[in-house]
Amino acid sequence: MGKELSVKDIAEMAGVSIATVSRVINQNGRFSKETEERVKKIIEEYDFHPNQLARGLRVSTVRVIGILVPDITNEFFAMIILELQKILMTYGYLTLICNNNEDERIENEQMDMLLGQKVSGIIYVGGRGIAKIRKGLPFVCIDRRPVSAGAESEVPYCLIESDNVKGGRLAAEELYGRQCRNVCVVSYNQEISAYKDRVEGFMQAMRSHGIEPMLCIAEYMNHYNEGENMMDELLEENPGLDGVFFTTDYLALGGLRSLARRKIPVPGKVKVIGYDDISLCENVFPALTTIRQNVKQMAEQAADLLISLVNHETVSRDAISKIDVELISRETT
Amino acid sequence: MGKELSVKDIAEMAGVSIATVSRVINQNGRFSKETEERVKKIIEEYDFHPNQLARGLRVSTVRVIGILVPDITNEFFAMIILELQKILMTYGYLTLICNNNEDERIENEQMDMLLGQKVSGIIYVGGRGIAKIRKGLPFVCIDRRPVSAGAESEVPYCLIESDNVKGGRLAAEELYGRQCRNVCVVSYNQEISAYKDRVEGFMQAMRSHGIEPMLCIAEYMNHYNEGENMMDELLEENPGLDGVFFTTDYLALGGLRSLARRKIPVPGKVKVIGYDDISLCENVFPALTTIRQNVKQMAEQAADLLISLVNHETVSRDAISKIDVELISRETT
DNA sequence: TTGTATGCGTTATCAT
DNA sequence: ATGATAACGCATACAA
Repeated sequence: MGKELSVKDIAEMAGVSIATVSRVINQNGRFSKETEERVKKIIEEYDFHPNQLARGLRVSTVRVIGILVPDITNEFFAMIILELQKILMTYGYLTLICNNNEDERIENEQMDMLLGQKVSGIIYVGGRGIAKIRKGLPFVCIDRRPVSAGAESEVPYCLIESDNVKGGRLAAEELYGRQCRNVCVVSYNQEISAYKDRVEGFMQAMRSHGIEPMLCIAEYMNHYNEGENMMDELLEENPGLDGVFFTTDYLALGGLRSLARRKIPVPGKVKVIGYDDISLCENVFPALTTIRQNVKQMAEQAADLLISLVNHETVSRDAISKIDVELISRETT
Repeated sequence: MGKELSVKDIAEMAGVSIATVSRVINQNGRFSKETEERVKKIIEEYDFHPNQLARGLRVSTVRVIGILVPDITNEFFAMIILELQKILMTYGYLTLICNNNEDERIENEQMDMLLGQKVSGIIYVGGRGIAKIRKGLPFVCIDRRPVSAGAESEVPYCLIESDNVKGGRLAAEELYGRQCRNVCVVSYNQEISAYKDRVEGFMQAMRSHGIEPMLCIAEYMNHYNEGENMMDELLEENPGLDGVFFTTDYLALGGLRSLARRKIPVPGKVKVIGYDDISLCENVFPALTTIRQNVKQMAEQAADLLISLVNHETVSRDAISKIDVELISRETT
């Protein structure tokens, strides 16, 4: 391995001081065009990469963003992370991705490690409770409104989320428009803001048409056989059922399996709508109608916001809007 | 935010020197039970976390493992990463996950950033070519045999992979055993070792039964509509087709959609087998028969191996075995 | 425009 | 068993 190169070595080879090298690397301070060229050439030639730890120690933060997420295996979260990483990379930041299966103990542990690494900021994707967020550390949430452990106002954070109420409404209108009159919502834990909002929007819209949907709550996220089981129960209890809105694609896919197994025509007899628009949706038969969340836009806003925070720019709350959603009409309605 | 705590502060409060604090934190050197207790208590009380950057600067590496992966959105890779992270976490390591869509430029860039961060080691999941691996940096590959840019022998690496030849063979035997005689394999880029091996195993086994399968190559990974398109073509060119082996579940799921759309009975008329056993498999109808890769074991071996490398333990090549695979028989065969 | 010198928070060596 | 101190590689205030 030999000795690793340092700015000192570069400085020597370029015949300048380390200060100058540092200046051209960070493009601040002043230096002549010629010295810049010379230094840059040497850096290039020797494939030198400044030690980020030393830099971080000096400036007390490092160009790394921590990302907390409940389940990377969930395609919706994976898509968000993918986009986040792309964008942050263009800003010159690496991402430290941490999984925690909604396990608060693990989450705290990861948060500690992140703090130990002196990350520049943290993005909290789909998180439920903010364990301990350090004041002053740039922090933005995506997808869910966390419930702070202490007093509500003590934990300020920025939130990027979809317009879930609208999503629910869109689903309701689609179902109603396609003549469904005996409908049901199946969702997850209603303490999670995203799901609560979707259900709320759906309920509101249906009620405005004089329909009172049934509400079923699944227990675990991402166990789509839950969708299948719920659908089974629903079908047996309510033979007249003609439409169901699942607040997650995974759930809906499970429901579809139940329907297919029973050879119940979709959308002929019952129509179904999912939420998220993961890649599976258009690759099952029949292809799943769903509410698409604008993942790209969510990630973009979150990343930009975080970087602004990192750079101590004042961020106007107006810049933070609810991201629009759209209905993707496919074969199940 | 105030001033961040440092060992110095802890030392003062505990009435000892910083050296002692460092010693109890790292549990090396000698110190009395009493001072240990006292220091630990203060650390606990003030929720102190040593600055990992300073530590990293000093010991010239940091407790972070870099993970390179082509597509985090692919559930198979996501599962591996999830497991890796779990295990590495128990060793006290964080993971720096980097996506690169098989884009060598991005990959190099990420590698540079990783090196700048002085990560302890790198795990390369599903990588194709090793751009520039530093000699001496612990490095292990999962899933695919990378093709080194330079001379083969110059780039030594450890590889953890499934027994893909066996997987292909299992698929062939299942199909043959269920009376398929007119079969086809659809795979991806045959320059990727994992896919090549699967096809090879399948071909061998089929040929041993006197059958010569057709081979179709899809262009992009994870675009499952490719599976659908291929299946469409296949069905039109070869009406007698009675079995197909897709070297990836995503592909197979697409194929299933084509079959369902055409109302061709599965497994009645044609049988299909996938590869990986992602969670979708048992949640579509009919549920997909597939070859399950032992993700947990792969991740475990890779992580253990890497940590051994990091700790400069001599690792016996015997410990590195091909991970066994198994056929999960469901409803498509 | 460029160089010198200090300090960031830690670990490790050498004393005591 | 414990303490003082140098060094890690960089950014920056200050000097030139």
